[in-house]
Amino acid sequence: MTRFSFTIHATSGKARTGTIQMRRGEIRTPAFMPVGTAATVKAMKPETVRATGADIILGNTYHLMLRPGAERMARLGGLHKFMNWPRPILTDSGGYQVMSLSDLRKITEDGVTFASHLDGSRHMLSPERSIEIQRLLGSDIVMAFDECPRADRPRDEIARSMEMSMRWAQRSRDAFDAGGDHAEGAALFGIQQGALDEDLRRHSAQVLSEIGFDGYAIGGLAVGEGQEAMFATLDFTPDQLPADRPRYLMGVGKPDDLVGAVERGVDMFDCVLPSRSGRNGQGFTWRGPVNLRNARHAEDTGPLDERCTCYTCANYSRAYLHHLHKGGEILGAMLLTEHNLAFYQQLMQAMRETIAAGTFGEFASVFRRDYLGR
RNA sequence: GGACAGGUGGCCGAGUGGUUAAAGGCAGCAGACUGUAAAUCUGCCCGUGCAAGCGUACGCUAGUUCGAAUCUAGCCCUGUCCA
Repeated sequence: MTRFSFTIHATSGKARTGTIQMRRGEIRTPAFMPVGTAATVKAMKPETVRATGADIILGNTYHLMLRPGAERMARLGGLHKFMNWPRPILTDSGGYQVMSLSDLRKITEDGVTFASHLDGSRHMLSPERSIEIQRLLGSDIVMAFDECPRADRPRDEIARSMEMSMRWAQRSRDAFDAGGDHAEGAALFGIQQGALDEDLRRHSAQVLSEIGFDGYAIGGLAVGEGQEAMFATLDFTPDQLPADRPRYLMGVGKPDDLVGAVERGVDMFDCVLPSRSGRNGQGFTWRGPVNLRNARHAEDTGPLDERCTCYTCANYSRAYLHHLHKGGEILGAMLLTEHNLAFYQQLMQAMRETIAAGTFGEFASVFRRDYLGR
């Protein structure tokens, strides 16, 4: 059994490139992880996701416990077998749903009670139950159960929420360790909170470091604070976390967010944006985002992105993508999601290569010039 | 030829005297989306104008009325049925 390990190969400023070794395969960092909430990266076959260059994908505790159910998933042989993705899977703990489904839940020290968004039935997530569900799913990277508050909450509320998330982090650690053979080869990540506040973030990082995790996530960002505030926070948060462990910025982001975060020392990302945008008509290119529904693409025979090496760009015109998205055709969602995921992976690959080559700073400035048009 | 039913903004379709530049849907034109309640959501959508406003508008024409998409008459057109 390959134990979880993280090796840094090269650095450029604060940016790092390395490899995470795991029982189901390796993860090249900086890494982008496509989101497969409900045991599917929407509109994609697993082999297509892999073909875009993904080493690892996400699954979601909350959504999978409701459907098909954690115990059923275990009886079916686990998430990897169920969805035909043999490589590493990171499972979010359900902490994000504490925020996104805020109208449907109640928080106590013990945990969170949800009214299912599907049928109203009541379900409970605690650190212990979240870890148990992630074990039943067969997760490779298990996330501690946390509360992800919106950035615009008052500081005292952020502080209290963070303190509770830290107590939950300890309970997550204990529950994970008590899981016995599951701990063989699987990893547990803690999640730092504290919103935009440097002191709260430092305290959170210290607590997590003392507990000890295989990797450290930065939570509670990209929740409405804006890129400038997020970058200002990322100017100090990665440095507060152990340097020899992967740093994972949860839920981020846009291509320019990724470049800016890697510059500040982040190693891992996940985001629904490339897949959701693929369904909603937005394509990402080296020259910025493009809305394929716009009339100006109706007779554009060129590819979505001239530099992109993906299947979609190799075979289809902007005019065709425009046509498919205007008509609500399923293939439009498939082709554009595939492109977006491939574009994100090409961006990560370019960052890994230029960090290794010592030219990352130049890459980042050229990227911003082209992508942001300035 | 006759009997019914009907003609509303690009399309479908509400509206049967004033609060109607006219519901709603579609199409169209833009925008948003960040650990997925999202193949979703938001805005605009007669012309002109920054706006107040002005000008046009509910098949056509003529009426009734303080006021008509809404009532009356004639005409034109469409659908269904009968000859």
